[in-house]
Amino acid sequence: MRGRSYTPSPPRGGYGRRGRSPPRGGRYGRGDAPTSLLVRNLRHDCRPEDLRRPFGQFGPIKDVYLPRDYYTGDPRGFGFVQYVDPADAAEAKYQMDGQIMQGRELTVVFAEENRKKPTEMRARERGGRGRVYDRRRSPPRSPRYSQSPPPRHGGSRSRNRDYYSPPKSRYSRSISPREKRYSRERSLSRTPLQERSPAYDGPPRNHSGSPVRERSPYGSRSRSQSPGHGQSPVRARSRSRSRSPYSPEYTRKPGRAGSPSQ
DNA sequence: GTTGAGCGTT
Repeated sequence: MRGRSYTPSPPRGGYGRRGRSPPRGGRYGRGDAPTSLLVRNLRHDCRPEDLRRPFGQFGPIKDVYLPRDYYTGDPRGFGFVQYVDPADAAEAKYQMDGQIMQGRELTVVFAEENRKKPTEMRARERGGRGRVYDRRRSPPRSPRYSQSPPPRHGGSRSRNRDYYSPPKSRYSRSISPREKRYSRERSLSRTPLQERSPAYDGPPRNHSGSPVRERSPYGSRSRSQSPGHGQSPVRARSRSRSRSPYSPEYTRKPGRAGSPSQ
């Protein structure tokens, strides 16, 4: 409040990390310099590019990622910038820490933990640590998502591309009850006994049980969408799924017996 | 070859 825009929260010999010891002495002590920076206090409408540009001045950036809430899809206000060279990361941290971006003072620190994989996140939810939503009863899905889940993974993702999938409200394809039933019938017809995962209703998924696959927003591969046909990904999936991956005949060694002809 | 549901979000 002195009007002095000095470091609001000076690390003072290192972030306490909630009373925890400084950056794990074992993670990177000497040879393993951190290359990932955690940028805090980002605007919620900040995009990876917005970070890339200013941060790219210090060196080649390997990756930029802005995590967001899985359920609500809202940005969490921080992001990661990973450099190729740790020296660049250090420089960037030093230079960018405290910089004003879009009217907000950035806090740049070294990322401590390694990336968390989806599986880990899931495990974490179970543990009851962190933001665990009672999705069993009332998932706090944001109004943005009318009903479709955010699982958008799948598709060509470049390692060097900024990852940010703007919530698209296009997943929901409101299938007519009739169509739905039809679909189910087909399903039953093909697979009388559907083994569904019990006791695990992972993230919000499609009712068909198949994670909505979204292609890259850029790579709109020709999806063979025949006009006139009610393109229903469910149908396609169903068909695909119905095919038993293990065919007794196909399991045979594709050598000599490859000839279907007797 | 890896992971996009990444820790520090208010």
